[in-house]
Amino acid sequence: MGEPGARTPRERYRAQVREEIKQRAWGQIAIAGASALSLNAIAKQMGMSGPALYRYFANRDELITALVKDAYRSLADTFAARTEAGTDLGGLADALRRWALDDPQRYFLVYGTPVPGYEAPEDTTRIAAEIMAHLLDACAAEQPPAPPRPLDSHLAEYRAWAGEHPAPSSALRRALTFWTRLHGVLSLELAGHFTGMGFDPAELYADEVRALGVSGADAAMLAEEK
Amino acid sequence: MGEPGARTPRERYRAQVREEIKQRAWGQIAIAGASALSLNAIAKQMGMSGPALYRYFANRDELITALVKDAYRSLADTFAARTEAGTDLGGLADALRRWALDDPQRYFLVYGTPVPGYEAPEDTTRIAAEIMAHLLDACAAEQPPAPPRPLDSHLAEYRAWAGEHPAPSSALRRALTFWTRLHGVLSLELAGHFTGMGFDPAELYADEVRALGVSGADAAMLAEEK
DNA sequence: TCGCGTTCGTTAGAAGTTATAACTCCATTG
DNA sequence: CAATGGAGTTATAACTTCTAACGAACGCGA
Repeated sequence: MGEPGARTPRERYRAQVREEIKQRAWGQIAIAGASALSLNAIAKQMGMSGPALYRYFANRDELITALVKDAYRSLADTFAARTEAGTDLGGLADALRRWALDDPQRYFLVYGTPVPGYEAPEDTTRIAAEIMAHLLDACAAEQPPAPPRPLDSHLAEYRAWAGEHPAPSSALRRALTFWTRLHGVLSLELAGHFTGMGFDPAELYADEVRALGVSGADAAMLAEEK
Repeated sequence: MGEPGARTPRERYRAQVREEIKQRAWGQIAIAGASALSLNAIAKQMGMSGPALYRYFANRDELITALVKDAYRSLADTFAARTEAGTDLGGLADALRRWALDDPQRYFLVYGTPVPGYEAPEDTTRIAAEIMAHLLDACAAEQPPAPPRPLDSHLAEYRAWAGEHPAPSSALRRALTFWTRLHGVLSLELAGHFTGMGFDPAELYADEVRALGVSGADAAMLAEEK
């Protein structure tokens, strides 16, 4: 999570303070969203005065960028852990939903409304590729009978982006569809667009996982929830 | 768009200024996103001083809420116009994508990251139901052969929410899936998560429309039935 | 052990924001 | 025509991010 080397005591202290700042920032974001994040309030919470934080983050954007990067890292680690226990697509779907529900604002920090001018730094896109690689592994591992689709031929460059992943084109397409469909259900659920409609979003999510042809998905894979 | 009756010249003037404020607000949002909207900047653009705007909107939130409501209205009208020309689901999918690409920030104002505390006013949820009604009409009109799915039985309350729409359960489910899947592709595209991946988002979108079994699009592409 | 330099945290302050209060002035209305 | 009410104004308070200058403490090298 923190900076790699923490040899000198000063660096150790610095990393610790940086971590606490991010921690408080997450707290604020969970309550009022990322746009309401206040450096001043964080400093006050930590018992020090405003400008002190600028020793640790050059500005507000840099703090938020660090949080975004941590969020990406968190999802990548979650997928990696789930992959350890066997690469099944259903497991990844389950892990994704748990990760999202665990902290909706963290999910939105990664997949939510972007700031028009903002460009993601290179290392976050690398983590994004890492996340997609887990998906591709799982799709390549359990390949259902799937007829070729017109889209497949368009995915040559996409394969290059994914680091020349050796999965077949149909797996590339399936990973992409997995991503977009589950994000569709998840983001609308977390945004509260289903409230009052009277159905269980978990059921809708499970239904989409089934529709993706995940092996063994008919079982109560997601029923264990809550 | 504005207030219904504009009888007295004062009210007409008031509605006109309100409209101009919203117009400038849209301009700012398109450039820097909703979180960067500044009442002061709008006032300066209009050649008047800051607090004058508070005659027209009680606060920043009320202005944004008005914009959200207009955005909902805009989408509902777009769907209504498309429905005039025949209720086909493919047409709605096309209209939705055009509407989203026409102003991405407008799309995100409706379907993007929500502010944790914010509760949508009652009339926006009514417009949301109106939008869904168009979807349900189209789904009920062109009903493909679809096997019942486990989710269908959970949609009783949802039917009530949708104003007791007479569509069969399978149509309800299909409208819901239409919404979540297309939103999944669209929101990721507009957020720029596909940039650099080297495939055409329009193709991915069209592929999902096809997978939904929209008549006219070549069906039977997906192993959806399993 | 003793400096001395790096770094941390401070206060002061500039420039911006939302929002309220009080005041002027004009238009509409009775 | 006069009175009322709405529009726009300035002044002000309480925020925000962020820069600049200063003091003090910490730790590293001699």
